[in-house]
Amino acid sequence: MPQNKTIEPRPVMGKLSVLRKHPIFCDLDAEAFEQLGRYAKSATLKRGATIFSKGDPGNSLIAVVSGTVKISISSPDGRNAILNLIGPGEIFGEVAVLDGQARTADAIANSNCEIVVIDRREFLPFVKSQPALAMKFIELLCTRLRWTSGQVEEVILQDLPGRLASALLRLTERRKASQDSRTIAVTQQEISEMVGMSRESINKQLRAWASRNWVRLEHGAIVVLNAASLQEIAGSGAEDD
Amino acid sequence: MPQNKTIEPRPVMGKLSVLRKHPIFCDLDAEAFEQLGRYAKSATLKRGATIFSKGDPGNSLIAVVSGTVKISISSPDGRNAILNLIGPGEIFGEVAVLDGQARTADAIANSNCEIVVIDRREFLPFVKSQPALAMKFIELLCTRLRWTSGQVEEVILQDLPGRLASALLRLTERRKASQDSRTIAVTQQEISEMVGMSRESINKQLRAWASRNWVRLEHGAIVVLNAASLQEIAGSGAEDD
DNA sequence: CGGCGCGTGTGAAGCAGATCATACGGGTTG
DNA sequence: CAACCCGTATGATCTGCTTCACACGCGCCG
Repeated sequence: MPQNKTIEPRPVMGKLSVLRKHPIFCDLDAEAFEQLGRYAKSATLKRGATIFSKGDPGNSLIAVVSGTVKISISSPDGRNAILNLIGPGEIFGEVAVLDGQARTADAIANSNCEIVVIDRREFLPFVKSQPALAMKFIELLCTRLRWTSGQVEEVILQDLPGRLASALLRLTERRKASQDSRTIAVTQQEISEMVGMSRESINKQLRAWASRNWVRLEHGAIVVLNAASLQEIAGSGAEDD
Repeated sequence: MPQNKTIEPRPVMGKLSVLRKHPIFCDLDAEAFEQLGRYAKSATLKRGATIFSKGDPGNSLIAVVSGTVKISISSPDGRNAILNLIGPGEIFGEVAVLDGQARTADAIANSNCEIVVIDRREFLPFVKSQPALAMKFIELLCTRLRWTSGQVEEVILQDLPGRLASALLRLTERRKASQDSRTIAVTQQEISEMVGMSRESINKQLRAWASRNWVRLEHGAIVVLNAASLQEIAGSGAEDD
């Protein structure tokens, strides 16, 4: 990794390696991938920057190089819900790109971010020219659909402890690939918006678990110590404190 | 439409016309469609019959010819949630067929049904041989994803009146294609499971609206009289009775 | 280094919706 | 036609979660 204080020698190349590793693109042959690279533009964002908003035309597919992006929606009365957090190496915004409809949620940089943007107009013909790629997208969409269905299930059937446990487990799962598993760098406020319950309630539940050593609370982070117990609570309408 | 009391002269043919009209298959050329027809088997189900259960391997894509199918999940403690109702001319079960994973929900005949079943083993190679078909499935999956995301949004951000209004509007929307719009043939119990709230609460809200002539309640059905007002309540955290 | 903003921690009070109990009509089935 | 089941209707109570109100520690920045 070269420094990025100076002007980068290979502006997009380094960032494309992230794309290269993504399940969607990893099987592309070198030539096709190079073509893809020509469509890509990179950008740097400050925390809080809006990438797109609900209702915008969906003109681009975005890949996260570093940092995390928050996919969320907000209601007129100020409440808002986090649907997903997108980390390095992941992509988002594919639905609007693929079907040409408006975006269904907001995307906001949750930390300083580097992203790679691929324009729909160039990308869509590219996908059609690569049948294998279409199948990959089908798989991606299926995965998303399973995830989202799971959320509906959770929100409708489970109570606060169940939902919170599920959310924590999902977040650790996600980070499994990276180095320090079990430590989740999110604020309680963020978790409350992911789970759809008030920050205070989340805090109380977390403290209850902390006193049992199921989790440890740090400033701006949560460490899962006893995943098994959480699993049990997440799995069913189980008994709890 | 011939009678179906006697043995049908063309067992699958008549039912395939339903497939033929579906957006996914309508653009297939005659030859390909005929091939598809050879993969299809039809079946008749009694109300309450299980088509598949959560966790089953996803071996088939199903199209509904007549009747409606309920896609639902249930928690160990007896509560259950209806994720979707599939009516005549619609298909379901595509996620498990496309990605080969287990089913994420149960499918149960909500009335006596005729269905057409297409086996994954034959269907998947067929899809791969028809690039246009893959794109159609991408569109279908995108639509599903938008729908499901909308559900998450609704469940997290809206209260009972909002969710109920949204559900009613969605159901009338769905029936727009068929003859008698505005009359929704569902029990209040079913609606409560779609919305994720208790039957009693649903009933009270519906009666409140009935007294304003926004809806009319019949036995096993609800008639939407004032869609505009419901739209307003569904659209935002609006005021209400 | 003192202030200010953000993330956290806690209790009191209020409320939306769940649960419980009970009743009634209509349709079907022995 | 009587018994029963299902769907609807409605009030009383109960409760999980929200809201509000406030306090504390930490890190950042003028």
